[in-house]
Amino acid sequence: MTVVSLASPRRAANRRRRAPQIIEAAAHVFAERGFHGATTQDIADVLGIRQASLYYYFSSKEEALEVVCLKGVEGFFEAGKAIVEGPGNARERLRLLINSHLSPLIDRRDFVQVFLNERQHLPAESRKRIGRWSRGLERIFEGLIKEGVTKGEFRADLDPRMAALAILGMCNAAPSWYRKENAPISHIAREFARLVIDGMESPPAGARRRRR
Amino acid sequence: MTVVSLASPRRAANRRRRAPQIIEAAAHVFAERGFHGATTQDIADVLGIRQASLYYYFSSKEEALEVVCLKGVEGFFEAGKAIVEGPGNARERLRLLINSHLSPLIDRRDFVQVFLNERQHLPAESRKRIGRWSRGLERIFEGLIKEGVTKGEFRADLDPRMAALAILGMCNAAPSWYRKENAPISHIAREFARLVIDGMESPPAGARRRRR
DNA sequence: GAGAGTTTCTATAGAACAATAGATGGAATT
DNA sequence: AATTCCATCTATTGTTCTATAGAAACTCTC
Repeated sequence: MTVVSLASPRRAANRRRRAPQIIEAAAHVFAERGFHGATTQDIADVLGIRQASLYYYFSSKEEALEVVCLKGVEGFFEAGKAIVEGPGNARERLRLLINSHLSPLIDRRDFVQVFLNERQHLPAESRKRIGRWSRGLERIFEGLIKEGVTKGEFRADLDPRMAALAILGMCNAAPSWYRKENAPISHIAREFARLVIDGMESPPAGARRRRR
Repeated sequence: MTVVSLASPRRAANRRRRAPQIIEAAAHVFAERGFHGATTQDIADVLGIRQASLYYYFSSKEEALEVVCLKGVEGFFEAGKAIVEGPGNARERLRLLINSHLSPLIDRRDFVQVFLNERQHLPAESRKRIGRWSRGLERIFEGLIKEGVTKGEFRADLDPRMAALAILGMCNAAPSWYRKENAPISHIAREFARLVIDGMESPPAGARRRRR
């Protein structure tokens, strides 16, 4: 019987350093070519290692996809929950929520984009797991909007579900164009929030501006 | 030298009948599994024919993708242009534009979804061609919004480009969820239009409702 | 119903790809 | 300096997939 030193500090330390690089390379390639369009060779090329060496870090291409997708959603849900449960009226919290939803697009673009576009190609098991996160996120938006309607901050005839899906849709499209447009994320977030809260229509001439 | 009767009426007629079915099957499979995730065998299975028989109708899988993508955008641009150049104030035309943009999602869902998600996998040449259509569509939205700002219908401090991208983003996300939600397209279109035009905020207590 | 022309089939070549097995070199530990 | 263990490498297997070639079946027209 071979004694394997599972607790070896070296092994853990090295993997901690290298594994994130492997996953980042995978995220980059998956984002660029799609899961099925990307080959493990492409990932290896980014890292400058051999294709077979990747299998020291993951046991299948699909497993790599799941890790990338998880890194693409994790944080969104919890950050959103914290904002919704925090202080401020519904309008203010929605602004924060939109901002917090757009922010990860700067430094974690590849991961987010892979989550958005490629999660459908996960095996049923992990797709379900990932789906829970994203449905949870939908409910965070919807819940906040419902609350705003109940408290009279938002129009009573608003369909909260549609509004939530609309906001998520416009935010989730941002990764695909925000590089070409060179608008800072803060500007995008501010415009988006005003768009859905105040609308585009210019206020009637005599309208008094409400305290914000 | 072989004489080929290119003008044969039968050949043209039969192809006209069958080719659209082939492309529709391709659209369906591409929409479901993605371009690289779909095999020509999958397409053949839908049609109940052999995989190799497909190559009578297209000379490569990529060519099939291009045809599907083209069917996914064609019409959008022209329909949009007609509305923008038509009668009505900017608000009314934007409502119509959103409605016309969402409508094809009912009967041409597969084509639209393939255009949205898979066009990136087209070879450079045709991707460029398709890209022109979609940039044209962006400009249609942006132009109409700019017009609304100029005429004082929309807020002067609105960023028309951001607004256009926001609206396109929320509309383009609809194909991915409108089946699960069972809201009729007309409802979705109405909610979306009100959301971006009037906003979510409930009007100040004493506000007079503007003519619509 | 013969013949021309169209559509689908069988068979297969050839390439690309994911994944496995076992070897190798080198760094850390003793 | 010897040993252990880790990260990467070489070599390869088996599969899957696109695309081609040529035969067969079907359909329409005359």
